[in-house]
Amino acid sequence: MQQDYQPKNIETAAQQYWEEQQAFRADEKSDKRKYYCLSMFPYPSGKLHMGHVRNYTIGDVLSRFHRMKGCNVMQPMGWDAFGLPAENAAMANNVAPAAWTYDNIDYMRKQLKSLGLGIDWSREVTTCKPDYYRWEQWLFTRLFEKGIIYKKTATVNWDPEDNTVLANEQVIDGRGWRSGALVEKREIPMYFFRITQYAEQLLADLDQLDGWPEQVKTMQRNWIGKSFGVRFAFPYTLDGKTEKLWVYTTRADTIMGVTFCAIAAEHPLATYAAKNNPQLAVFIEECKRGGVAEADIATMEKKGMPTGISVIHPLTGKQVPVWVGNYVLMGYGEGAVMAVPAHDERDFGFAKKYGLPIIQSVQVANETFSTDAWAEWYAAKDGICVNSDKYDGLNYDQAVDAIAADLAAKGLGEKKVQFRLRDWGISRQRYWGCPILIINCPSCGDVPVPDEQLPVVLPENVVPDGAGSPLAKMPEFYQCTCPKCGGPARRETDTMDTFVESSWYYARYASPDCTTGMVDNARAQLWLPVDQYIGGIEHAILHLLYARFFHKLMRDEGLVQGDEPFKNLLTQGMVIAPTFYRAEPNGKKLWINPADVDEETDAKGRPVAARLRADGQPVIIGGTEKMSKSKNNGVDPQAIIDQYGADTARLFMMFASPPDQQLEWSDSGVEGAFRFLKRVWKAVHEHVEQGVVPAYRKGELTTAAQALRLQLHQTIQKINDDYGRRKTFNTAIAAVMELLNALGKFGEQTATARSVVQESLEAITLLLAPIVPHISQTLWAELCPGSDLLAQAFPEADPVALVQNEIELVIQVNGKLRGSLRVAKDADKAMLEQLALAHEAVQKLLAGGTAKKIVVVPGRLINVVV
RNA sequence: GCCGGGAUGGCGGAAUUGGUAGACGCGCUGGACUCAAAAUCCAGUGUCUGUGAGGAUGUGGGGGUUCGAGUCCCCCUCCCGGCACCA
Repeated sequence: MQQDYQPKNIETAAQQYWEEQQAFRADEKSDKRKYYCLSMFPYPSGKLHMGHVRNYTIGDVLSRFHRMKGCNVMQPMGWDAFGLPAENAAMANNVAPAAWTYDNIDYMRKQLKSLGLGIDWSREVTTCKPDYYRWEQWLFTRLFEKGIIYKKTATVNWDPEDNTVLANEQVIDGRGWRSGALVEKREIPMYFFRITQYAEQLLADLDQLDGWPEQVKTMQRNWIGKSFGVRFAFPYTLDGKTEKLWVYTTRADTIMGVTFCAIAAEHPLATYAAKNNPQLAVFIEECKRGGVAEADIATMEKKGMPTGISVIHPLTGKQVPVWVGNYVLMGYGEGAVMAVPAHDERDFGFAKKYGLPIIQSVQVANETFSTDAWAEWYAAKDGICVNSDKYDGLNYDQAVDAIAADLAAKGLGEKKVQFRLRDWGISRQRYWGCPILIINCPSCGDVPVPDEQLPVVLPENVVPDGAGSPLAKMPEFYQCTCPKCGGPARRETDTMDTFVESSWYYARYASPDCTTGMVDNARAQLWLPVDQYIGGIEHAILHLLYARFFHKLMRDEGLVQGDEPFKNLLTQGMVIAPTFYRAEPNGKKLWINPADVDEETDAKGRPVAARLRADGQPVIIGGTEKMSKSKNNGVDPQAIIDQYGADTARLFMMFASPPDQQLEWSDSGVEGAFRFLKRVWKAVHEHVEQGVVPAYRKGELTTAAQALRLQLHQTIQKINDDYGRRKTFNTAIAAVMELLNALGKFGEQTATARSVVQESLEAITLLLAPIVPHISQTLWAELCPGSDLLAQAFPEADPVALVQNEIELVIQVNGKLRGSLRVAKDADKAMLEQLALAHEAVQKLLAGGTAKKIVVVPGRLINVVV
């Protein structure tokens, strides 16, 4: 056996061996329990980043563990290959998005393979290839015919200089990122998925997801936002015609406190009022400035202007002025809201600012209302109505019932369940995406492309220039004939949101080569649902909600079974790293990569200064933040793999923190991981050099050997729980480290002792195998010549080794640790109380008095209260 | 702004069901080996106090429940994720 641990050689050899053996090919004829382990597929941005390494290592650890537990594992991989970065790269480097994407995929596939992931590469999918997206197009036409897809206008960010729609991330401080022009809101026609039709199911089925983190389910519930309220109208007369201004509220009990209404700038009533009101017209134009991101709208200064129009309060008959408010958005709800300044904080601020009346209509016991300042209780639902005529004295439920009934009697409203969730707009005015399957015919309207013309292939030799959609400039793409009437027609040049591709890839993996349908039903039934899904917490709402929605769409098309796609979900935290910078004369910060910096610490190890290695001059230490290009604090995983090997990179990633928390990058932590692997190697080497022996089965053991076996089997038990239930790999690794430390202190050399050492080293190798598969593969072959680790089962604890006759109990006085006792495992309570009272430290603190109470927690402690 | 998380030694983290706070690793200090260094090995390492045994104190801040709180409840601060066209 090699004396030194040389990761490069053993990793290459192990990877070659796995490939020859086709070790990770998912078996569709197996009678073992299936385990479909899926990590979110990467966007092929160029090269792997640490977040990928973390994500895929977690998935691989779970895959390999379940494989060793006897499962038929399927772990696929693919590419979320459409998207904006390819267009940006295309513009920057004058290269076609397709070529750029395919190059990146080739490079990143090589990188993934060098990580030693147990992936079934025969199932690889690439979403930008026609053999993938043609089925998305096929589903699109089905959904269009069903009415699940429809067209309406929606508001987008418009860059007036580049004449293009901007993504929210391309709007920086209200300006276009390339042109610097002030961004405007613009209404354009778009196709939508009617996801709201599934809102009730998406909400209710969350209860099926026992294997999902509670926080993710909570976020989805809040996002869907089911509310019980009242939709009602304020009538008004305009040009002799009676119209209705509809609003929705969850606080109908405060309806008698309405002092004005606020409408969106795009509301027809606002447009009407602006016709003869130039000031208002200017204000409406001003409201159109800025982007559409909700965070910006919610944090901007609330502004308004009266329209001069009044509507009639449906219950009091009083005049209610209508204002245009920049915080009211068209298309969300009714584009109009009733305003009750006394009981809504936003309305309160607005009323104070513009001197509008504030009328209290709800009172909470023992509180005093004042219009001077807002108080939390004003918005509470546990008060009773006041200043509300016939509704005075009613509580929330009673008031809502009575008011809804009165509105209904007048034909002006009714109770309504509403969702915060909005329909999913999927049209993108971009090139690098899946073409939308519609032909716009001047006489037939929107006609879906017939099946026999699928796929509509996106031309791959195009380089976009950032000004509008390239497809709209390509007659060879958009010129076509109407499938219905045969007349000349124009193909839709918008492409689909890339969230669409990532909403069904998990199902395609079951039968990636299927040429007859989106999925092969039988194979989909074999593999779905995904047993374990792993991905970043940043996908907790959108991606996961869309994928759940798609599963239901496909279920309703008869393509898949079951209501939900992902049985268990693990949301991984981000990878963060320190930042360093220098202030440049123009005030900008020049960010410096951590790899180029040397840190200096004081005597206690606190960082005090840092210097750029290249020039030896100081740099400023910034915060520890998410690895990103903009802060230049990314650490290239390839450099770590090249220097220490994939096993060290994997081990460090799993050891540094539990998977669902942030992971802080640390060079010295990587060295520590490498050091541990060297220690494992050395321990096996020393043992093997003296000859391998059969692992311990039976025989008389010394106390020390017995203790070692106890710890060994406790560790095996713990790690089964850590990998299986808890999914905390950091604690599993720590337990193996402790075991190795104990093994190092165990000096016995008898034949029996050596068989216990053999047993321990075999177990350590198997316990670590899911995390560091290459070194484990090699060490196993040394420990058990002629045997293959791939065929080994995961260790199970030996109940005999776990038996303990004596245990240690902690003695507390008033909850404070004062000593400990070794007692027989089955000592009874009276006996334990007696022993505790007799304890020296307890005697001292009792000082001759008696104990008030004695708490005995079996197996743990005795607390004497004095 | 709204929704969801988080905060424990010098650092990453452990404490799984309210029961020994700081496992394990990093860093640091001392020692062994070495001509020397690296590597490796051994020992120590929350803070304050004490010669010592020990004592006090300690989980972002403030309050509460409990025999007992890092863990449960209330209030606050700061940090992170998401907010519908980044993926």
